[in-house]
Amino acid sequence: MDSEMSDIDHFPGPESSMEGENAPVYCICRKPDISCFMIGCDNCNEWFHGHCIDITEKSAKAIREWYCMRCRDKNSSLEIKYRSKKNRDKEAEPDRTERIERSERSERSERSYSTPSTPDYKSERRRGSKVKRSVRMCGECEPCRRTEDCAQCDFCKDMKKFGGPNKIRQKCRFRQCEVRARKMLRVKDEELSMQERRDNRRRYSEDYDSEADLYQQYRAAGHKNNMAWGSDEDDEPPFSPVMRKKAIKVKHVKRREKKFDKKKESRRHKQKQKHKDKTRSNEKSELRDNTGQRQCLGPSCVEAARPNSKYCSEDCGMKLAANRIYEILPQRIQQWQQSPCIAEEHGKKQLERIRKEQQNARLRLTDMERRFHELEGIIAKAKQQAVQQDEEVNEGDSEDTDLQIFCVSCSHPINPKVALRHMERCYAKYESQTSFGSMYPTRIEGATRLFCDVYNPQSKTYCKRLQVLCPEHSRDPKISVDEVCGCPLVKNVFELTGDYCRVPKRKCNKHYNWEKLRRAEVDLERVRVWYKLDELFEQERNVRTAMTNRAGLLALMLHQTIQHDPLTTDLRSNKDR
DNA sequence: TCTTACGAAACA
DNA sequence: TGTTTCGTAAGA
Repeated sequence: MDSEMSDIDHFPGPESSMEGENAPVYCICRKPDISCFMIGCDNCNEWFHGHCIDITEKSAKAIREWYCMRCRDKNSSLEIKYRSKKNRDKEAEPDRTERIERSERSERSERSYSTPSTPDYKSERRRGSKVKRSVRMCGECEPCRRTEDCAQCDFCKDMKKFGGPNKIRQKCRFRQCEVRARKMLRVKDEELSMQERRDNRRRYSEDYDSEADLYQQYRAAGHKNNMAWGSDEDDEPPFSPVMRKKAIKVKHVKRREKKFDKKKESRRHKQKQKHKDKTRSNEKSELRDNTGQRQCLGPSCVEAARPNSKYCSEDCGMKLAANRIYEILPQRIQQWQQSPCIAEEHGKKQLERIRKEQQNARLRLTDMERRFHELEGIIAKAKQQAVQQDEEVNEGDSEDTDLQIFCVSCSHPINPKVALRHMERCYAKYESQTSFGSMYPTRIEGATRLFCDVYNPQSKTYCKRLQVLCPEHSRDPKISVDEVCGCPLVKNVFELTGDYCRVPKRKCNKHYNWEKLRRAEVDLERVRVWYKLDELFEQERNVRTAMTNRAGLLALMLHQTIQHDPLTTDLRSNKDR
């Protein structure tokens, strides 16, 4: 950089800076100020303050190539080139956009602070590079060109796609820019050795590409670059903290400015995508030999792979897969058997709980069936009772005829005497206006009279109301004149007296439809128990499936549990032995 | 000074 | 709407 600076030593102005004696200075004014709009010379790569050379940010947008006065004096063929008006908006080419971004200057400063690599920064402005350059990507180095994550470094392992917790949230170390990424984010030694180990196992790896080699390559390239950048730069001390702070501040400005340049960015993105595709195809072609063919990955196969395949035949692919299983599976099974599986223990406990609940539910169901038959017995007995005409009169007299209540369905005022009868009919009227069905008929073995289950061909559904309560598909039987009410009488609400209501059924308002309500009560409870049993069955199935799938071939091949603490390696065996 | 964790912008 | 990755605060 200093050498370059000396090239423009005819520019007037102070060489020293306010922030630090060694901070790089720019422009004809030789000041380190980078917080304003700047433009870079496409020949010497020097940066100039817009206000010093009388170019505004707006006017710079029209410039396609810009050369400083000194370069133009030296080489008369260098001319400032402008965009045609037509293309100006369309072609907001990334190169120039970046060139005029003041934030880039801040980046330059920051980079100079961390790594003395400014010349490369200049070279990164070469036209034709399609890799997107950003604050942390020069777009030129190997890591920047890399498109795939190594899946081995700590950053990759943190990623969700590799099953990580997504806590670190950093780009693959092998993709951290050699120039602009922070040093601590780049490849660590452990990662490198890991890659080498992986390298050794490459016969088992389908998508083998030597990460370590790549790393070496890019390290070598970086080193080469460093040499080319010149020792002047290497010796240049970093910026002062104040300068660094400033640089970071300006970088923030860039982020905000980016919003305005979204259009331009999308263009850059497209270019990046193109480059990605290009790089990918390049990477692929690297695996091929001189004739453009690559070797089949099948075990000890020397044939050429088929086009768009890694193998010469399906057989080779299967052989490799089988080899993998033979190689990996026994270890995995051994590992699996060595360490206790918490999930398996939980599963067993859950099964035990489910079985207990199922037992309870079955007991309850038996109880409900017993009650069902008991009720039918009571109803049959009640029907045999003889009618007593005088009781009807007594009952009628005891009611308070002035009192009025309101129907819960239609909200009309009704006489309490006929309230039950009215509300029952009202409910039936409204209920029969709607349907309540399912596509499937009920299939519960051993259960009698639960759901209505009448098929509706229009809606192609089966009615799912309780059979005894369905006003849509069943009508209350006609009551004959001599039929007795027969409701079992009680005292203190629950205590059975052993006696039955002997009022004629037609006239008994007190026990209107008592059989229906009692039956519904029992049936509803039976349905609940069946639901419970169904739910428990489903739970059991899920737990069993999970237990069966656990440690299956696929699971064992794909996942591995690593015991980090040797003391707790085999808890079960400690207990059992 | 380095590491970890996380909000949030950018991107797919 | 989910993923990637940047910047940065907080803690070691």
